Amino acid sequence: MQFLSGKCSLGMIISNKCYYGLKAMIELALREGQGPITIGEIARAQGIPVRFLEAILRQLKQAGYADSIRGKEGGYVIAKEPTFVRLGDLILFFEGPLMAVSPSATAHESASPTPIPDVLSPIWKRAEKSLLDVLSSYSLQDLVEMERARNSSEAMNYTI
Amino acid sequence: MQFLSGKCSLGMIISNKCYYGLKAMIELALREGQGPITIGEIARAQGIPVRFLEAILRQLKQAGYADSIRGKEGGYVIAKEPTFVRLGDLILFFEGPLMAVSPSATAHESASPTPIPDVLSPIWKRAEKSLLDVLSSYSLQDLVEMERARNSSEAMNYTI
DNA sequence: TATTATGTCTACCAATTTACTAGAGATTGT
DNA sequence: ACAATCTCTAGTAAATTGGTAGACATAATA
Repeated sequence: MQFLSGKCSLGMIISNKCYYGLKAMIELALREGQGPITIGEIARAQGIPVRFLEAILRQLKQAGYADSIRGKEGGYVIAKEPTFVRLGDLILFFEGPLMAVSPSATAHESASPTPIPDVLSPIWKRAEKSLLDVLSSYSLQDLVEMERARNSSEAMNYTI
Repeated sequence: MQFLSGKCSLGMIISNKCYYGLKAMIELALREGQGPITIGEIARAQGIPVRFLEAILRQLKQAGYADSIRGKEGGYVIAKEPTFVRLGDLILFFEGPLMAVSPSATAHESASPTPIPDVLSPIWKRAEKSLLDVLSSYSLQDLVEMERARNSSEAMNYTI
């Protein structure tokens, strides 16, 4: 077994892609107003494989979270105000509907005529809502401020 | 794209295995006190592939949720009072830790000396707790009662 | 206009996980 | 002895994850 590397052989784990995407958005938000930032810079700053990040940023652009400037001196910029970007929305974008219910097996010989009126469905919905409520209580701006606080306290440790 | 068949190409979805496992536990709880129930019966009642269910029940036995009686007239029985089995525990058992944080990439040339003191980690923890709080607010007994209510209301529709 | 630094697109690939299936064996009631 | 059951070890096809490779498009600037 590999120690928490990648997926750790368990279900329901946020994918690396989503994680990289969030970190890229944080980086873009951190540098808002500083002109286009290249894929390479973002990759270096956040420790993301550059060719993988390329595809992730393209998706973020298509979804309207980022804009790109092509050609020399080009790069990516954030497309929305960080205050209005909710963490829950970003995760939903990368991961799709959280906690979807698997279809009740169709090879069902028993009587049930209405398809999938499962006792678990409403519970799933409640759980997903609760999850998204927590995640959406944070904006990208919140994350940026946390990141700034972390960086400055880290710098403190060095000067001591 | 296949319409919600299996995984629907999206992340963070409860696996079929977990879903089957929950349905099997519901079936065992429904028939508590009626003697051993064979894998085949459970599979038929809940629409689960029998050889797959076999492995799932073995896991449930190892975890102490079910007991088995071998040989002829054998089968499975529930091993705990349904009132004391929490939905959150069962899901945790099948899926492992929900919402684990991927490791921040190790190929990090930048300064960060403390490993993975990520701004996202505390948020993940809060989200997971909120999720488990909802899931663990239901016991297996609750599910059984919902299932019974559903079945009887279904029967009603037929007699009308 | 040539160069060069950038983003864009399509395709491909290896490792892992999921969702099973197969077959042989062990156990127990009759 | 027989038959019905659980048990164990493999194996496996399809999907997903986590990338990589290479060719191309675009734009600044010299």
